[in-house]
Amino acid sequence: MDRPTVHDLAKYARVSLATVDRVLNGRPGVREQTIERVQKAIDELGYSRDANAALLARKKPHRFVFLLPEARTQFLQSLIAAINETATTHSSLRADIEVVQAPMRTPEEAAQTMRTLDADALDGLAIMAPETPSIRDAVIKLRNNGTKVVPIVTDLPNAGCEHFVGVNNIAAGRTAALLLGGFASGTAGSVAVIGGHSMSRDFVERRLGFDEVMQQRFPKLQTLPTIEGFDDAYRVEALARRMLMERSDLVGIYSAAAGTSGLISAMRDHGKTRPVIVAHDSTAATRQGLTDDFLDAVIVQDVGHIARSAVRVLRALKDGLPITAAQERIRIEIFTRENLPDP
Amino acid sequence: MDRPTVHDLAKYARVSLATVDRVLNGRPGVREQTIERVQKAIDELGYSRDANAALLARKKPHRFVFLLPEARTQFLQSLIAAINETATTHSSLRADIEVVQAPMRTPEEAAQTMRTLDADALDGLAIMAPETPSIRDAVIKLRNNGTKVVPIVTDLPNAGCEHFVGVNNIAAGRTAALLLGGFASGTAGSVAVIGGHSMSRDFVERRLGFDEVMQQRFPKLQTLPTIEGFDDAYRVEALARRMLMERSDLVGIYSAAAGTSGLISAMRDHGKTRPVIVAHDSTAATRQGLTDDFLDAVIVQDVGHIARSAVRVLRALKDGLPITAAQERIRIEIFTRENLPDP
DNA sequence: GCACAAATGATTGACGTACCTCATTTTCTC
DNA sequence: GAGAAAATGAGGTACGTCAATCATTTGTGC
Repeated sequence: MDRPTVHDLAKYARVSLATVDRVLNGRPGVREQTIERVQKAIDELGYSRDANAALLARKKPHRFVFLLPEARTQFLQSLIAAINETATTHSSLRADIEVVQAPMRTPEEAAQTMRTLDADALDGLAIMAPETPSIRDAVIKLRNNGTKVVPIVTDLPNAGCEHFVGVNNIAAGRTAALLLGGFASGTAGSVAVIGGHSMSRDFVERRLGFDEVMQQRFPKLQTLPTIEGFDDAYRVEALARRMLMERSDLVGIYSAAAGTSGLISAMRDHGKTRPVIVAHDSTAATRQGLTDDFLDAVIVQDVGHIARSAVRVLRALKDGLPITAAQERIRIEIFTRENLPDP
Repeated sequence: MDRPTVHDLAKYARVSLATVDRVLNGRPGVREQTIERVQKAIDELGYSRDANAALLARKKPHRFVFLLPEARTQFLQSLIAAINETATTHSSLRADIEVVQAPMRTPEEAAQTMRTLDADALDGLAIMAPETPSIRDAVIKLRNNGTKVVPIVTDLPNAGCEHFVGVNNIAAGRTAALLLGGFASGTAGSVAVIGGHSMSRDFVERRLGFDEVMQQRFPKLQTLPTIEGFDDAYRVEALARRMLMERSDLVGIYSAAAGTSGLISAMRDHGKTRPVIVAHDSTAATRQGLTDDFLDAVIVQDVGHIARSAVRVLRALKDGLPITAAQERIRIEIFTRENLPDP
């Protein structure tokens, strides 16, 4: 009734331990036919590698890189902090974890950055990057080289990766609409949406979900075209000030990307009753914004969970371990003034 | 720079491996003074046991029991399913996990139930139980016997347990109020609260948080006294029907305990525009209720996370491993018609 | 059937801890 | 200070896998 071991596999497949090892670890020098025999044993005995023993026995630690855009948003900073924390507390995972921030504004920069990663020494890459052809191609190339790749935060659906570590941004946008529309209390008026870059996939998805629910459920509210803040607080602030001046019928603002601190600054000088505001990501600014009643709700993705999940998934992919889908699903949380957690 | 091992400890403390082992595993036959020497080495070298190696080397698996009340609510059933799933997929944790459902209505029953657990063979207990003196005493007794105890779902704050695995129910209640009040769109009227047992700690906490936000933020809404549904769908249905007849000013219902399926049944026959309804826990009934537009929002605690977290925490406590607080925090999720996840 | 390569077998030593036995030293008791 | 008891040391085996070496068998082309 115990878990089968490599010994059981060897016996069942009538090969030696060495051969089982060669098959399991993809080493060369085994006939196709023998591989199949071992594979059959694996399937029929229900063998799965003992992760603990494997970890113990491995000589070289895995080398994982987190590749992040160079922007200095607060979200990125907290994500980096979470990755570093994971790297230290999960030292038992025998993984060397490195954070690389690199320019990825233009496709050329991105491709250049990706080339600097030497694929041979790299076991896994967690990448947060816009979905451009050059990035996609670089990812595919890395994957062909044996490096496991996991998109984090923003998905790269066409790069063929096994798993994405991040929230469902369409659902996040829907939730934002629901909160914003609900809190706007049935009044008619217009709703502004502040985005980052128009090509940023996660923003596009949020907007998609947002519009869907706004149309279906809150037809009295008119959603305005996206204001592009380029994830820059100063720019967002300037745009927000102008908008507050120009539009008197504004009942809601959805800050769907970075730069919410700029929006809050603009609101501080805004005397009248403010519109309902829903924003993203837990940062010092958004938390303070909630406390000071400049924001109504913040939709949060737990950066700690993202970091831990990415490492777990990369390791599982590299070592051929199963992934517990439910555990790796990144959930969104809703923070309000009333339920801000302690830390 | 590598992690220190037991050998390093032995060298540093100038004792033998055997002594280090005795100290680490709490075996008898070591002078107080020597224990301190080893402890000092542990602290100064920053030693922490390699969880993987420990798991590998252990002969007997840990024996963990989940003790749950006997009630047959849908929440309990999904919790049990999640526990069983954890037990099978995490077989590498070498833990024998057993679910025991036992009557715990009265203090006598509860005490009786707790006595049936033989403490010697039990390494850890995850317990979901009301906070009665007899339960608390039984838990303390078990803990003195060396068994690690983790309250799950409902906390037992006076039993001295190191950790609680469950959501912050005050925050959950606050969130419920926020959603309900927000969606009620500024209309005045009364809000009903359906609870389980008045002594159930989690319900009391939810109610506390709920009232707090209702008073502060939605003064136009009048919160009615709790209706006790005793977690029984039929009872809830009957009570709900009567309430819907009697109160014409009802603008919201907060279903804060089990039995929401009864409430939904009552709503199905309720012709007029229905009040805003916020409920708890993802069950077939609540999911269907959302889809069919009988519920506006459901506050969900992920039973899978609870089960996994409880096992991880019990193991960490038993083996003297650190607990990653952020990872073990159980979050609440908000499901609405628009963002129901796939499964 | 020979030479040669490819495939497979046999075996071994880590990895860090648990757990056991037996010998030896230290400490306590009277 | 003798004897008993307690404390400590020394050492080994096991867990399941990785990773390597070297020996042996099998298959292939000629």
